[in-house]
Amino acid sequence: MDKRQAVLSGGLTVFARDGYARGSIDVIAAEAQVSSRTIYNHFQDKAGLFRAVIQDSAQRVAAAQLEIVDRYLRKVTELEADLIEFGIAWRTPIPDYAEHSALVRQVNAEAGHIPQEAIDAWQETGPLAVRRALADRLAALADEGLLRVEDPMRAALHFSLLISGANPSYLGARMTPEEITEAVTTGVHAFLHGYGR
Amino acid sequence: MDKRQAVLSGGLTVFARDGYARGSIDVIAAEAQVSSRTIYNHFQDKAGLFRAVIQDSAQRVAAAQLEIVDRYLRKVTELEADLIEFGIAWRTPIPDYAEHSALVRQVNAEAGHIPQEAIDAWQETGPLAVRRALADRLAALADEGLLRVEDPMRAALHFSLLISGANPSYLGARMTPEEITEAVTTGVHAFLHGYGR
DNA sequence: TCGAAGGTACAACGAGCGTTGCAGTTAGTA
DNA sequence: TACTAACTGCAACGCTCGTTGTACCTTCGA
Repeated sequence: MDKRQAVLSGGLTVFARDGYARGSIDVIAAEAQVSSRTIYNHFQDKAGLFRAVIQDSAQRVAAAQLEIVDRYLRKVTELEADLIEFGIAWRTPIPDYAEHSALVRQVNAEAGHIPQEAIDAWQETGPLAVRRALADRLAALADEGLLRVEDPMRAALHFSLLISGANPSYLGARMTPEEITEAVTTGVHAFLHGYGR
Repeated sequence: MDKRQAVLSGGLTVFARDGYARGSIDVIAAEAQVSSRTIYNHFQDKAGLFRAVIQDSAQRVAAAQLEIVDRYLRKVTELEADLIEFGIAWRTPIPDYAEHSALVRQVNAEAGHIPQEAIDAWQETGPLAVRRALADRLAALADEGLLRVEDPMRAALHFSLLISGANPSYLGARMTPEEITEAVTTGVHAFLHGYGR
């Protein structure tokens, strides 16, 4: 019934799959089961719709991830095991997650054609908010003497790279739970102990 | 004088900046100072040109990076310092490097619209070849007792993520040498020692 | 000097797309 | 029931683009 939400959801599907240039308003309208004219009643133009879609997607995924950070890292008893559990929850696809990360790739590619302010806003509500929350938790763990952290934001970046960058994002990137577990386990191990000596 | 090379180079510039869908044959022709008809004399169609462009770019950058791996990691005396020097060389932009990595982002985004065989071939001549070379060197360092490496390919992936993923690839990603040095230093430190205890 | 290979300029086609206007239809509300 | 706000289907516009055909030109070796 809420056409606006349907358009945002259809836009997510189409833009994530086809990108901005390829993704057409008519296809989005069909996907959302909405007249293409309705899209223009809710959004100024294609660029405005795109901005709304990436903002909406970033907002929803960030909220889910913030909740995971809070749930798994509020109280840590067994450091490595808890980090692994957290990493698995982090990486295990929430619904929409595949579409969201495909959309992130589109934004990365399209960055030169998106107004800087829109990118900044997107960064702020999405990746940066999440990274800040993670940095907070890592800093807290450092205060408890469990970690050695000089720059919490950098540590958060390194952590998320190690546990989630470990797949070749090409193709659907559908990993089995076993693959996720293994990637996260080795990632957490590298984060904690490194490869030295 | 070699029109084919000019087309490949112009295609790199345009596809890296505008992506596949936005990048137009006429613009590429203008960029390469070539008639658009000439493009069709050398390449079957737009898709074929794109495949040739990404393959060419991957090949040239991979060659440069293989050389860097060989030059900096053939003989390692001071582990951490040498890894940092290597990382800085690795990250310091070769000419074309900015365009190349923009193109990589385009490929990542466009993956669903590129035939799988083309992606596989690209992976093979580009990222995989480089990662294999790096894995070889890391394994050698492990044999010398300088590193603790169970899975060399994974270690190579982690290393490259830590030293080169450390920037927000949005915008031109023009980092100053100081920023590169700092990102690489902290990345190498994380790779060697981790954040544990 | 001739001839061939490759390059160019130009025009044309057909298709897809963003966007708008308009007239008609639905659904919910006073 | 009557009104209003939102939605739809449809047609149309102007524009861009991939692709091809064709006739002409340049260069260079035989």
